[in-house]
Amino acid sequence: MPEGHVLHRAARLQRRRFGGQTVAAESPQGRFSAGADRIDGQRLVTIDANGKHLFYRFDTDDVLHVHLGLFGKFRLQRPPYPEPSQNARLLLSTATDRLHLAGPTTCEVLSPDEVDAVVDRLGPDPILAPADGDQQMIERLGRRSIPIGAAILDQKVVAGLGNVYRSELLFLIGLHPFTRSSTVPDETVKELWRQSVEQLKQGERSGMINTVLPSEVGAPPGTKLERAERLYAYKRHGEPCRRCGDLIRSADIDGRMIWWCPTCQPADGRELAA
DNA sequence: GTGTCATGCGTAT
DNA sequence: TACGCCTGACACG
Repeated sequence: MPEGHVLHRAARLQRRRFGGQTVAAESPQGRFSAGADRIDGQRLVTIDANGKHLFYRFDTDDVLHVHLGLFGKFRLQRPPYPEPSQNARLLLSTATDRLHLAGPTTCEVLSPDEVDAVVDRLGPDPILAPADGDQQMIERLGRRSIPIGAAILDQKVVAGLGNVYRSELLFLIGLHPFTRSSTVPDETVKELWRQSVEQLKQGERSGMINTVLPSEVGAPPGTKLERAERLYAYKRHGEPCRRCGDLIRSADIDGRMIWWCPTCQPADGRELAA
């Protein structure tokens, strides 16, 4: 269940094992047999991520495009390789490493032009951190009149945020999730971008989402926090805010829950209805 | 064993 | 706004 940091981390770890290698490809499940046949025996040049998308670039110019969706999972395996699960969409193997992919929303072979079309639909990726990322966000948010909590899940606004980061980032910048996107001050959007870059890069390094500072839960700096201590707002409905003690609230936006602290993220009365 | 839910997204209505 | 797709973990009996 991946947000952008997971995909960039996967790209980095997989690149280390498969970059420059000739790979064998098969689709035990059968749903990607034609694509697997196409890349089987080809040399995988590199792997890169943009938002929640992964691109495997072969020296034939074919590009394998993977999007995990809500359920997709990678497993990196070493010999002796276990029996692949029945639902494995794709196995990519060398003599020393195997990538096992199950449950992706997207697994397809694209041309470079088709890859460009996918990337063109994405907003700035905080891990790639383009210098004008904040300006792109300011422009894209200004055109929308929806709750900021909905806007930042839109991958055209910013690419890579998911349901955990949206609650956590809005908490970190003290912004109420139902604030109308077009009324968020530029300075606040810049702070949102800055925090997105910092938090997703940290998540990519650690492999987990941990927005809480150890000092705020009474632990020494550098402590690895327990799972239950790592977040300020996400899935904490009714629990006390780690900063002010007020009770965390939640609401549904377009079918997905969002959590916030009513004191740390105050309403000013102009919010859109929940 | 069964049912529910989840860090996502595209399409139809 | 609703539904479909994809899988695994966990709660419950």
